[in-house]
Amino acid sequence: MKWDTLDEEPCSLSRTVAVVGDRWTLLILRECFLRVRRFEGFQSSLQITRHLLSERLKKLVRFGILRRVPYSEAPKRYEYILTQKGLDLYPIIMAMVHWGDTHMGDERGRPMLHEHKTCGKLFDPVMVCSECGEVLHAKQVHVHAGPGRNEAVG
Amino acid sequence: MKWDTLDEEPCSLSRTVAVVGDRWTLLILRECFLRVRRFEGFQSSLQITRHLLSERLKKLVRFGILRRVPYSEAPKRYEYILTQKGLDLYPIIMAMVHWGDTHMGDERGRPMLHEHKTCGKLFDPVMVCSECGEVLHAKQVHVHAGPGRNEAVG
DNA sequence: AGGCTATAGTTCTAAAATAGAACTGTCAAA
DNA sequence: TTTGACAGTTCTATTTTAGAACTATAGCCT
Repeated sequence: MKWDTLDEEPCSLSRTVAVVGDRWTLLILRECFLRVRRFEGFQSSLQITRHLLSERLKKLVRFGILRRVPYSEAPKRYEYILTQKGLDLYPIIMAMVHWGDTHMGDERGRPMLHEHKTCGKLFDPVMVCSECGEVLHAKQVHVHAGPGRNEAVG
Repeated sequence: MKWDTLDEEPCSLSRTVAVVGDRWTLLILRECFLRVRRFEGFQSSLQITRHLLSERLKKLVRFGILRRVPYSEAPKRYEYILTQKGLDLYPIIMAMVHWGDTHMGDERGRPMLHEHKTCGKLFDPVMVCSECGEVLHAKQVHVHAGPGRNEAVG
């Protein structure tokens, strides 16, 4: 498995890792969900080098996660907005935040709390089965090869 | 924000990224969930270099994601087993697989299908609110600083 | 006009991480 | 005694990332 062709692997995890699985990308996306849109905004809140930020933004645009939208004509300036494909990354981010809350916390308590506007309560994200609605656990899931698989694995 | 102290940031996403956010780690964990336990097993299915595999397994053991358990006394041999902390990474992996299924697919269809043993059906993972059970969307969530936060962000 | 600031990058060198291959050590089986 | 399986370690070369300085456009102030 090669890193530069990871997005062509017959594995949806590999393909996702090809997009968000490198240094900084997930942190940039966190800022996007916190309504940051501009180069200087990302750079100052993340302390990422300008060079790498530029590379990562290009990559996210190339993969259709962000759109580069002009907000000033002279001088020409752009901001970066999440597409629907980008918004759909939200469950990944939330799953990671929840794991961090649960397993990487310290005595000071959670860094962030999440309020569900729909019900008005502070919540945790929970992953359930689309068919029966039960909470998912690794040991209750059986994996089958699907049509897009060309070799038998696991 | 520095990469070698990312696990000390007052942000649960950063802390999770510190553990699973580097090259190969999530793919190694995928193999763990597919019941791979041994060095040669990881190496042959991932084509990762032996050096890096060794590093990553050490790191996962250090963070308490995997346990290194002897399975042979002479010669001394070990296998790597997911701890509860490791098993709890399942929603992250599933969220990534689902996003890949949705947004990175090709004409051949899904590489893998998932069956929920509890209800017997093929399913997708869905992220819901722990309080009201509704499906979560980024725009319906409001973020507050929690007690573990020492600066105002977002 | 001349200089300051803001924004969004690009370009350079040095340091760190990763790739790729070969090597080590233990033991069992042929 | 030789071969093979397993679980690593060690080495050099390449790629990525860090860190800092530099470029370019334009508004605003004096």
